[in-house]
Order: sequence, then structure tokens, then C-alpha cells
Amino acid sequence: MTGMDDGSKTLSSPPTLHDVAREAGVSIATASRALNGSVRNVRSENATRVRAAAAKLGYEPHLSAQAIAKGSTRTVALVVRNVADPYFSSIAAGVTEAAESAQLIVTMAVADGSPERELEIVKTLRGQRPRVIIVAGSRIAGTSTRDALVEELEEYRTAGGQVVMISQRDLPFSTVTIDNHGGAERLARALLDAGYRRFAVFHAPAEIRTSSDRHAGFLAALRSAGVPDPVAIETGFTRAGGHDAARRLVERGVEDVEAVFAVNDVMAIGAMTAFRDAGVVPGRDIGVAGFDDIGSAVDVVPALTSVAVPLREAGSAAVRLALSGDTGDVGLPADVVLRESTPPRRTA
Amino acid sequence: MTGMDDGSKTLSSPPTLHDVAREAGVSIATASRALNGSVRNVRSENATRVRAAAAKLGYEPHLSAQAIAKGSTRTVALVVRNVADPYFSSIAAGVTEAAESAQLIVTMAVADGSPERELEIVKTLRGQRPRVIIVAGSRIAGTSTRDALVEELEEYRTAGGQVVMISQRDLPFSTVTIDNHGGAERLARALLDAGYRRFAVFHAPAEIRTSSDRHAGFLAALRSAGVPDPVAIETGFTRAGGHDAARRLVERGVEDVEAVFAVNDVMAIGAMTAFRDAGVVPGRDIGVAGFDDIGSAVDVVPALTSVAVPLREAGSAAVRLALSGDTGDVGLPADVVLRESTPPRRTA
DNA sequence: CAAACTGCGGAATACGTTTTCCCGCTCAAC
DNA sequence: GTTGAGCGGGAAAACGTATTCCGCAGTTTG
Repeated sequence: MTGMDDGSKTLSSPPTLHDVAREAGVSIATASRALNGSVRNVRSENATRVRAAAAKLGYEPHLSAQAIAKGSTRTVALVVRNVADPYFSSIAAGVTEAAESAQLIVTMAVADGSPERELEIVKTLRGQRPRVIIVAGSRIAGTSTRDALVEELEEYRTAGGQVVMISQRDLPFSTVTIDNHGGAERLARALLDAGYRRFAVFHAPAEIRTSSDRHAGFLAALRSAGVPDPVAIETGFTRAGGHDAARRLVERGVEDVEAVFAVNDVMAIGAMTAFRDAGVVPGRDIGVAGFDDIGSAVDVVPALTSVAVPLREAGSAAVRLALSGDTGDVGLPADVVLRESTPPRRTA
Repeated sequence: MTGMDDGSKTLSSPPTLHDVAREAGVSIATASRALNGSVRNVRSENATRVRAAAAKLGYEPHLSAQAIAKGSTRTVALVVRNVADPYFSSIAAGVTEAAESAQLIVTMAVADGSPERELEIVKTLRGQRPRVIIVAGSRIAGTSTRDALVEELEEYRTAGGQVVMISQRDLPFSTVTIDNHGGAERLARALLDAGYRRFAVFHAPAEIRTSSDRHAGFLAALRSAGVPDPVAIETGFTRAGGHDAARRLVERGVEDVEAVFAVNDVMAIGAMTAFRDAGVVPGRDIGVAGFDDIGSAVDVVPALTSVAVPLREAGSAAVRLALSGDTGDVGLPADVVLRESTPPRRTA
């Protein structure tokens, strides 16, 4: 390319094991054995010479080459719907934490709520030959893409890969489940105890399993208490969705609802500011509760009643479950946290 | 789970190009040429047969093998301090967006604020031979690890890699800079215009460049306006840090400060709830301003005055900058957004 | 009509590792 | 003093793919 590197950094390819071996005056095999804990020993004098050579040359093993030689990689692949959402970034944090402590590299892809994109992602991920594929927040969509996704993942699994879903039960894979149904039930009962009787629910389309589970749990508790069904407003699973739903509820007239349950916190928070903008003060004029207990739940005013979900833990549990090799599910609790957004209400 | 599922799917290794070629009745070379847009053509009949065979077998090319054969990968590596922080997850969102539109895979690692960990990460990342390494929110720490990091990255670069820093100027790499200094100056002027005169600043240790730039800009604007220097409280760059700083400020006595500038929004938000818990109402008893304009800035009460920073854009700009191959910096603006947390103040 | 050229298939090599296999050496056991 | 085991070094074969090079047909050119 350019001339001799007289003195300074000309562009060159990174040193290979071959270079290290030559520098140390040993064979490639010996160098390889010295640099990773192989079964075989190498004489300690040679080992130190190899290590010195590697350090001198700034050698780093080519992971792809290792992967192909060993027939296995050290990566875990994570697909999420949206990294910027605290729900998923918390999961991602747990995943990277557990992965790094297992010396694994994590690759991340964002599906953006599109089942087609998700399918495409899983395909290219398969090319990575990761040890594990973790899918968080998949959308169980129209059966055609869904079936294709399942098939793709099953092929991956028969090829020796581990698949773990997060909060996506009833797909034929190990999953880390969150007690969405039970948490929502307990939340409903807590709100009933606090004196609320008439509710609205802001939920996402039914394909989003997390949403429908929470919705169902809430409904079940209400019904078993003999309270009238809440008004249900379907909207997006995002802050904007919650904001929008609140506006629609206000337009419709909000006098007959005492509290709103939004199926996640970002929706609830969006709803709170929409309510406030419309002159309906959350916590005073209307109770608001969310789900997930994301960090900022305590920072909004009034502090948001929610259901605490160990998201980070879910991420790391997914990795550990996959690495354990067991198939089977891990269940995580979901605990109600009452705060000022749903103050006790004097029943009439 | 269950025993042998006799009949189908026994555990087997994924199909290789060899299998596809055999199935299609052509050579490996032809199969390879048919499946990726090679320079060479293959007769269309053969091409369709190869594609059919690939589809039938569920073939996905082994990315590691491709990487080693071609001598280059299609991955971009991102190292952040903490995924769960909205600052970094927004950047990560931008990075993945741009990467995916360039058909690149992103691998992510979390440095967790530890320079040693960061160094270690960059080392193993180098083994990945990514096209690009993006470092966001690095901590310029004690020069020893810092120099080691720089050296590591420079070796990577002389080996043909692209390095981009985000908001970490004056390291010898291309960087996407955010106008932290100017944004903080403009914020200070806006607060002065609103009638505030006596300030406190919550900032992070000086090694965090983002923090010190913002702090310096704020200070500069204050001084050039002839206003007394603010009380400076050093704390962590996190929500907890802001919370803690606010408590310390309240303990010290808060009568003589009219407004607080926290060098980022999560700190500001943490500070607001600490103030409120201490009976100091943000927006009434004390003005609070942050920096970054994260999504939840509009959801807290009072809505948080901040400086809008195009974080997502910074992430995608970093990828584009790296891919362009140019070295040089990209500057991103930072615009003041006044909200209710800093209402205009009647000057005495 | 020979020569040059084009289009395309396949064998073989390369990429950077790990691992198997073979070999020589040393040491202990008989 | 032979033999067998144990140790450790190196040559070579893998791993799955891209690509170079060679060869063969068919086509153009003069």
C-alpha cells in the first residue's frame, strides 16, 4: 500500500498468531496453546516468551477465526423492540451484565415493533451462530410471520443454539415470564381496597402479550369483586400512546372514571401529563397506575403507583437460563407499589 | 424437557455452503457466487437452483467464516457507560438505527464507569475486528489507563479500523461533539434573563468531560455577566448523584440560591424529588435546570428546563462519520428549552 | 478458419485459528 | 539396559467461506 513504515504507523493488518509465533521462535501450535488455556501444557519458558511476544506486538486473537476453528462463538444475541424505552434498556442492562460475567459478547438488534423486521433480524442473527438468542418484547403477530419466526428459531435450536423469550409465554421456547396477570390482579385489588370502583384501562393491541396479560389480570380481579368492567381504550404501548389515550378519555368525558390503569409506566406517565394539560389533576381528580415501576416512577408528580417488575433481573435470568442449558421457564414476581398517584379514596 | 423426539429434528449442525452446493448439484464456488452478489455471474438457471436449495435447507451463511474469508466484518462495536441511562440508550438507539440501515450488526458493551473495564472491553472488541468502534461517555481517567486506552484504539486504527468518540473531544480520534459549552452558556444567559442571579451547580468529577464542559460553559456565562460564582457541588453523574447533591445543598442551607443547574437531566430529576421531599418546591422555591432534554423532562412536574441535545442523532452521526472514512469532527447543536421548573423571577 | 476473447464452472488456495496426530525426548520401572 | 509412559513440540488437517486460477465451451474478430 504505502511505503515502508519508516518510524511510524503505516496502515497494516493486525498481527496474527503466526507473527507471534515467529517473534517467539516457536510453532503456531505452541503459541496457540500458550495463549489460551488449552488442555495441553507448554513449557513455562516458552509460554512466557509467547506471552511477551503477544504483548509486544499487541496481538488480539481473531474472534471470528476462533469461532470457526472451535465451532462455537462466545456471543449472545439480544433482540428488543426499542432500546430507548426504559423497559427494554433495563432488560438489556441485565443481559449485558450477565453476559459479561460469563465472558460473553452481546450483540443487539432493534426490531422496532415490526414482525417482519424481527424475522429478518433473527435470520441474520442465525448467521452469527450465537450461543444464545434472547427475544424480548416480541409481538405475536399475524400467524404467518409468527410461524416463520418460530420456525427460524427452531432451526436455530436444532443446530445447537439456545433460545429464550422474555415475557412471551406459549411459544415453544424457554421463557422468563413475569407475573403480569397476577401483578395486575393484585394491583386491582389494592386499588379496590383504596376505595376506587370505576376504572379505565389503557392497553395495547392484543398481539402484545404483555399488554393483554396485564389487562386480563386487572379485569379478572375487578370482575371477581363484582365491580363494573372498566372502559377500555386501545392505544400504542408507548408514552405517546398513553398520552393519546388520556386525551381521548378526556374528550369522551372523564367524570365516571375514578382511576386509570395503564398497562405500562411510560404510558401512565404520558397519560398523566395529558391529563394535567387537560386540567384533570392526577392523584386528585383521577387516580393513575402503571406497571413496571421504571426508575422515573418516583420522579414524576404525583409519584406513580405501579407494579415493580425486576426487569434487569429478567435480562440476566434469561442469560443464565440459556447458559444452564435447561429448558423450562423462570418466573419473576411483580409487586404492587402504591404511591401518591392513587391516594386512598373516601368511598361515598 | 421431553425425551427423544424420534422422527425429526435431531440435534445437528447448521447447513453449510457445501450442503447447499451438493443439494443444488453445483460446486461450492458456484453456490457462493450465487448467494452473494459476487463480481462473477452465474448462469441464471444455476442461480435459481442454488437459491432454492438454500431456502430448502434453511441455510444462513456463517458470518464468522465470511469475515475470515473476506478479511472484514460487518459489525460496529459500541461501548457505553450504562445502557439503562436514557442518555446512553438514546445514543444506542441512534447507533443501531444507522448501523442497521447500513446492513451492519452492532455489538454492545457496558463499561460501567470503570476505566479498567473500558480498556479491557476495547481489547476484546479489537478481537472482533469490527469495522467501527464507537466509544460513548468514556471517562478520561488517570492518565495511565487513559493512555493505554488511546494506544489500544490507535493500534486498532492502524489495523484499518475506524474509531469515533461521542462527546469526548481532544482524544486523537474523530468525534461527534455536542455543544456542551455553548449550550450551558446559553442556558445560563436564559436563566439570567429570567431574573435568576444566584446559582448552584451540581456537577460530576472533572474526568467526565461532558460534565466539566457544561460546568465551564455555565460558569463562563455567569462571569461575563458579572454574577457571583455559583456554589459547586460535586457528585455522581447519575440520578442518585443529583438526589444526593440536592440533599447536601438543603442541609447546607438553600436560602441564598435561586436556581440549580444540574449537568444532566437525570441528576436534575433526582434533585427535584430530593428538594420536594425536603419541602423545597422546585419551580416555586427554587429553579431547577438540567441538560440533555431526555424524554421524561416533560413528564416531571414542574416540567424540566433543559438543553435539548440530539442524542439519537449523535449515535447515528457517529456511525455515518465512521463509515464515511473521513476523519474529523461533527458538531451537534444544543438548544435551551425553558419550562416550568425555571419560571421567570421578579427581580427584587 | 484460425485466433483471440468472453462467459461460466470447478479445483484449489487462502483466511486465522484450534486440534489431532506423530515424533523425539526424558524418566521411572522392570 | 530395555521398555513404557508421560511430556511437550511441530506439521498438518480441519472449520466455512471467498476468490484466484485454470479450463472449457461458445462467440467474435481479422
